Amino acid sequence: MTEASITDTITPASQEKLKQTIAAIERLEEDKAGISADIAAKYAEAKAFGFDVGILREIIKRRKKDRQEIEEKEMLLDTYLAALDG
Amino acid sequence: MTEASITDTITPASQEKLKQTIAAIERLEEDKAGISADIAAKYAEAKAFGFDVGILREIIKRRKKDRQEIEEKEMLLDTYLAALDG
Amino acid sequence: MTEASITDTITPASQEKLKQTIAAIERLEEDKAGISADIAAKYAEAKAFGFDVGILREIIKRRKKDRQEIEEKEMLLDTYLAALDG
Amino acid sequence: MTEASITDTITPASQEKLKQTIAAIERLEEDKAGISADIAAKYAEAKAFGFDVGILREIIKRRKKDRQEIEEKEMLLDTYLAALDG
DNA sequence: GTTGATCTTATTTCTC
DNA sequence: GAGAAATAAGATCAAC
Repeated sequence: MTEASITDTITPASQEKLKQTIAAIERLEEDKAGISADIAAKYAEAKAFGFDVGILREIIKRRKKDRQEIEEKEMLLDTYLAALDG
Repeated sequence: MTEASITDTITPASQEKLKQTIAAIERLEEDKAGISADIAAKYAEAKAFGFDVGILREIIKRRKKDRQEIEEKEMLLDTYLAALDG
Repeated sequence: MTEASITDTITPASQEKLKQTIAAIERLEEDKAGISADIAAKYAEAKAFGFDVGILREIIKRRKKDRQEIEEKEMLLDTYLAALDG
Repeated sequence: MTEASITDTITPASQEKLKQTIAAIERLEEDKAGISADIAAKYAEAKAFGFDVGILREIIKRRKKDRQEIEEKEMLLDTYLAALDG
């Protein structure tokens, strides 16, 4: 049971909004792709310098994970405290 | 095998370079995460406006593909033209 | 540039294989759904008993994570050792 | 707030129940992971045989949807029939 | 050229 | 049912 016919007609206003939304997202996607390229360049530079890219990635992954774990511990504590309240 | 033996083989200079590299990449990763958040916010806003996010993603995916195909065709054309020159 | 016409004709043998494959996967998917239902029932039972489901999930998640981290540390060690070799 | 205060309020009986619950759920999760692995193996085998995994997944998805829609229609039919009775 | 790995996207699941 | 979180899937890219 699809809902294909709810709004077969789009108002000019929402059409305009649609265009703007798509344009905005596409711009952001471009920016994101640019940064991804920058990161790739950094890794390439590091590799050229003699670093092991695999280990570099591993280190960065670990550091990120550590940061997340601190946050998670706080959340866990909150969960327990909330359960004690309830 | 101690952990020390891993770092022992790294000179102070390359250690400094390592730190800078990691810092640079982490900064870029942060920027990237920020943009991803912006994109997510745009989709959320569009959803709140009444758009179907799945369709929105589909549209953007297709437009990207179209752009790529146009580029590919231009490259192919260039290849042919170059071949005619050569 | 799609490859729709590579094998428009399917041999009876591979057709049979296709049917068997689909049947096998669908059976496995059913089993999986059944287990998911069992898990949900366990949580419901625990809740009825008076346990906090959120914390229960948190505990199970943690224990799983702990197990994975032990594995990961071993892998990380391997990565470093391999890098020292190379 | 010490950690002890969390467990202090749990009776030995419910502690036992907690252990059993966790053990039961972890066993079920393992089974589930095993089946997921079996499914992945089936897809891998199909791929090795020459099938397109993406299409295979699409077929299975559609068949599942079809089954659900048939059930929905039957439920709807039942609803109507019940309404006629009432 | 095929597997492995990584990163992103999509779908499902759970909670509120 | 809406939003967040977990899981699964797909795409991409490097390495062997």
